[in-house]
Amino acid sequence: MQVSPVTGIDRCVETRIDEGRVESVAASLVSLDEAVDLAEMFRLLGDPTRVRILYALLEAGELCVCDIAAVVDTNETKVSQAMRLLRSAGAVRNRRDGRNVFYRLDDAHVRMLLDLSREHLAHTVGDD
Amino acid sequence: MQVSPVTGIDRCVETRIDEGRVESVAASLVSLDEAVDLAEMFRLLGDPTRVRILYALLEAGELCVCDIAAVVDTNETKVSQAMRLLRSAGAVRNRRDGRNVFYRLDDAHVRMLLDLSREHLAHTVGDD
DNA sequence: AGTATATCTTCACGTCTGTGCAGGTTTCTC
DNA sequence: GAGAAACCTGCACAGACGTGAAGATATACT
Repeated sequence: MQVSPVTGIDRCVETRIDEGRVESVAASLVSLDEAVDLAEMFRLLGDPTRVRILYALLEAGELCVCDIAAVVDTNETKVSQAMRLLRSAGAVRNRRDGRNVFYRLDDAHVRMLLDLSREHLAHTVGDD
Repeated sequence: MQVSPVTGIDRCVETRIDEGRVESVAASLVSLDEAVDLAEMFRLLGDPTRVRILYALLEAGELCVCDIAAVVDTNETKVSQAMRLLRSAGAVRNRRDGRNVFYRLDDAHVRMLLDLSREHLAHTVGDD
């Protein structure tokens, strides 16, 4: 990599393919803060267990930890830890009823992403 | 956590809140393989730098590494590594033109997720 | 009060990930 | 061919992450 003698950082020296377009795109680009928030949300969905849990909730509406573990075919510890993450991120909401704690989706954006991605799965033949 | 004396695994012993619904939801749940694929895709978007890069490409259509680094305000190494990940995952496609390598989005699903998420950003006032 | 069930938390461990640095490759220009 | 520019790769390392074990808490039932 080449370090610019001008700026001192490893970036193309000063030639831009299209300086105007670079500025234009940079101006309309999502801010770093927005990107961090978005990435955080996508990261929630970046784990198979969490994805399945969320799809189970999308389908069932509301499920207790016990049943989530059964549906997703995993243990309660995994579910509990996943729920803590999802809860603190605002993706799900919980409600206690006796010994059971019921979870449900609580984020329209997450719900939308799941919904559309499931459709995408259905339309995908087998190419990946 | 309580280990079931029957099954030996740490799961609610045998009482289900609703056995029928559990089976029903489990039957229509995305498979583990599908969940792994989906999670892998979401994981691509689970990093602020990659998110911004992808949005830059969504906006610009095509950009060289040099300009991507300028737009996203980062160094070429980061961009290169990010592009390798995105490329091997099939999210972007590259084209060489002289000294420059141009990248563009190459995945309809990713494009859709980005598009809808940007709309979501626009509609979000400030609550997160 | 005592026990069992459901859920949560803490801790520790192995692995994955993002990052910077240094060097390598390809292409263009002189 | 020499040098510069754009891009890529390998390495090392700190930090984050997913996981399981063990114990704690909360609620129900007798």
